[in-house]
Amino acid sequence: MRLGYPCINRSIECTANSTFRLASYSRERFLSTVQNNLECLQEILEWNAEKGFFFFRIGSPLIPFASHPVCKIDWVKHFKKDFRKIGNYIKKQKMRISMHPDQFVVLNTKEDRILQNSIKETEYHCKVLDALGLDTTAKVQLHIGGVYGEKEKSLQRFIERYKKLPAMIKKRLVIENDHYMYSLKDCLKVHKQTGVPILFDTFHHECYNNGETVKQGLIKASKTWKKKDGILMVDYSNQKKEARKGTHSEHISIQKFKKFITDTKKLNFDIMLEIKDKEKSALQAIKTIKQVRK
DNA sequence: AGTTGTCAAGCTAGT
DNA sequence: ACTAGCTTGACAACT
Repeated sequence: MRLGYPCINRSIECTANSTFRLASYSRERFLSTVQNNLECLQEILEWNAEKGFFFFRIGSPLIPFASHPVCKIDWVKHFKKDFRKIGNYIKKQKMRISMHPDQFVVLNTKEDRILQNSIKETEYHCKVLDALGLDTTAKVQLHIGGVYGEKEKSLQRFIERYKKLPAMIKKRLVIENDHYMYSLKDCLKVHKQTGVPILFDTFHHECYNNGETVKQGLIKASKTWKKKDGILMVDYSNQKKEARKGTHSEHISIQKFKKFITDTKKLNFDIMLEIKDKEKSALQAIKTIKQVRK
């Protein structure tokens, strides 16, 4: 079991998510930003290793505008050495990496323009993991997409779209249950017809499920991961009190977390902590894991 | 130097 | 009708 947090580390003065406005795009700006992001990524990973975090989600802005027509630079080639170096470090440390394209990526969209953009953007995420030289246990996670007032039809459209995706995406793509549109059960339906692994989000499952407990859901999801995919990835979060349903909490509730990992003690999976204060909560969580699991 | 509106891109439920 | 929320921040123009 590995533990991690997504995208940002607030403890160190370095971010791998620097970007800029499209209007100020230039070759120089692009290259210096990416250079900075890659250096910070390395720094964050080293910090993580020191603290005991061996799961990390790389933020989407790592290569700004990578899937936009404005970007004409072969960044994989240009930063080949840097990617290789970081990738080697990840492998040496036996770290797990994931990426999560943002909300604009909707594979089951009705519009061709959105579909094309979505494929390009997903492809970009996969290219980063390829450039790092990571195996197919490094994943790119997406939700099924929109409902458009006709859920079954929209779910089927995802399946059709999935089947036509290029192999470099298929080998990394996993789907995640969301908190109000597509539950674990819906994801399992897609899995049955496509073989796509299901990343299990415990918080989303609490918001929206079909009667399965978190543990039952987790077990079902874990069976969708084949050897080449690695062990199940889990997103873990808590509801923020007095906020609308689905809002992530500011801090982790260690009591709840302890209960969760105690309940699932016999199961093996990697946990991504989607808590607003990121590594702060993660540091507490890691202590808890050490107590419960040895 | 600090504050605030805005950023390439979508969709939904809550308010 | 509008907007918070999503994984969310960070940029850039303004005070």
